Amino acid sequence: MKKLLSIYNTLLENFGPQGWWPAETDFEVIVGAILTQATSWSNVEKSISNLKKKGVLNPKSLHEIKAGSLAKLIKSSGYFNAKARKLKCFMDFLHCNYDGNLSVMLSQPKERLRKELLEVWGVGPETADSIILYAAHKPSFVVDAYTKRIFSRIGFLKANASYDEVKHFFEKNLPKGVKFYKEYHALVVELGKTYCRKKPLCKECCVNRFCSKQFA
DNA sequence: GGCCAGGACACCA
DNA sequence: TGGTGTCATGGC
Repeated sequence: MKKLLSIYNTLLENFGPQGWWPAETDFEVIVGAILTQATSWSNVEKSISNLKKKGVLNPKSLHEIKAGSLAKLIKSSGYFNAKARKLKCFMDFLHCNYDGNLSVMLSQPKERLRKELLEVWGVGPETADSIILYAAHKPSFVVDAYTKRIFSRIGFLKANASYDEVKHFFEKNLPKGVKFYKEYHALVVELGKTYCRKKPLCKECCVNRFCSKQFA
């Protein structure tokens, strides 16, 4: 669909390249993807910083650290007990299935990796796709709350569309590409943060001209 | 002081 | 299968 490409170009013109994911390593991407669940990135940054200072932002240390100690380090991310448990579940998965070798895990075929990640407690579809796209660098479009909210409001999607329906819609109507998917998702998030939280789309929002209906 | 954030899960009807 | 409650800190 040409409109999806036009929106991408509009967002790129307005916000510039986002260069996601903001992380130094693929492992950091995965930890960040879990920590940022329903949480603003600024809160996650503090947790990431704490983990780095403690020297535990690596597969071996994070596997060994106790959940209670981990929870204290990631307190700023909110839901810290639940997220500590999620991180520990992922680490158990990594060590049981790949002997702690992240490179081997990330080199698995995309479909297999996605299926395995979705079986890990605490990893849902958005987190799994974020890991596949930004850590494994394989083309898997990431759908988040902003994506659903914005594209349903401008009339491209049903308001109650499922995650997989939305994902399929984008992957079917956009050229496949890792760099392109990475940038598209990042730009949608930037648009969402700027113009489209839980309020209606502002009329100054740059995608308003693509709307099938008028917004106040 | 209230609202919201780059979700996921458990439980219930 | 869909709706609702829970997890919780920090910025505005």
